[in-house]
Amino acid sequence: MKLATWNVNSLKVRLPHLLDWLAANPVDAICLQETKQQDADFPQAALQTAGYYSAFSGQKTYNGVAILSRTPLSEVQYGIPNFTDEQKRVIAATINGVRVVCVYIPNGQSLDSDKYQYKLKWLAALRDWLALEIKQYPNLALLGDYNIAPEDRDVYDPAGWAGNVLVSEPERAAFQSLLQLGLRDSYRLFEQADKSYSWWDYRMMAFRRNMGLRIDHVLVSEALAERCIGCVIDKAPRKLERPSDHTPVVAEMKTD
DNA sequence: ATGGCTTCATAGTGAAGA
Repeated sequence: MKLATWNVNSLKVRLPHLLDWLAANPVDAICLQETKQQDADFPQAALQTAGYYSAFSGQKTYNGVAILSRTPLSEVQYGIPNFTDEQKRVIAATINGVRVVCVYIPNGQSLDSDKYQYKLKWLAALRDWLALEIKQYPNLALLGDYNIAPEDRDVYDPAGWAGNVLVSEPERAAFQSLLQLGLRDSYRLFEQADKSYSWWDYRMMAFRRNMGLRIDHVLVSEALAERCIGCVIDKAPRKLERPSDHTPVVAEMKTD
């Protein structure tokens, strides 16, 4: 079973890239972030034609998440239960016995911003909910754009980024608190090349110079980690014309 | 160097992303 995540930065603009990528990489399910589309505009028919069922939670202009799956999705959950949030950042569904949780974690903007406080509160609510969810669903995967680079090796210039949003100590502590639930960073279960990133700024030719961050992650529960046989970042779509600034991350699980 | 790029929005002195 292959599970993927991709912040597409506008599904409307990126739909051709997504369809091409799914044709070349027929994953079992993919989590999308920053669809930036109201539900009425979601390209359900085109994705169905490509072989994918979909569940989605969108809004105008900002945010928006979706899960696509080759098999039907059940027990679809929108948002974090008991956490009021206007912003569409969470959708979860059960796929072949695996609880798939798709998140677009807030960016935070800067450490002195209200958005940073919102990010930390949001992460605490996510952790509290997942603590319950993991008990109910031992096979759980948390995929998405975390907007957190967990360690300095996930940052192209750790000294330059020190103290900045995406790498600050409270954000990294929140990431660790997710691991403390029993989740594992599937990417780090395997040998990986140095300087591996999942996002590069559009400016300053950052991709060509590999000035990136690893902020898109696939975390897996212990039961899934035992079945996990690989995790890769696919840089190919970042090289296309008019790319998303993020690239897909794909984890593969052995089916017993 | 607070810009550099891209998106959606509106026609701004843009806003937000990361």
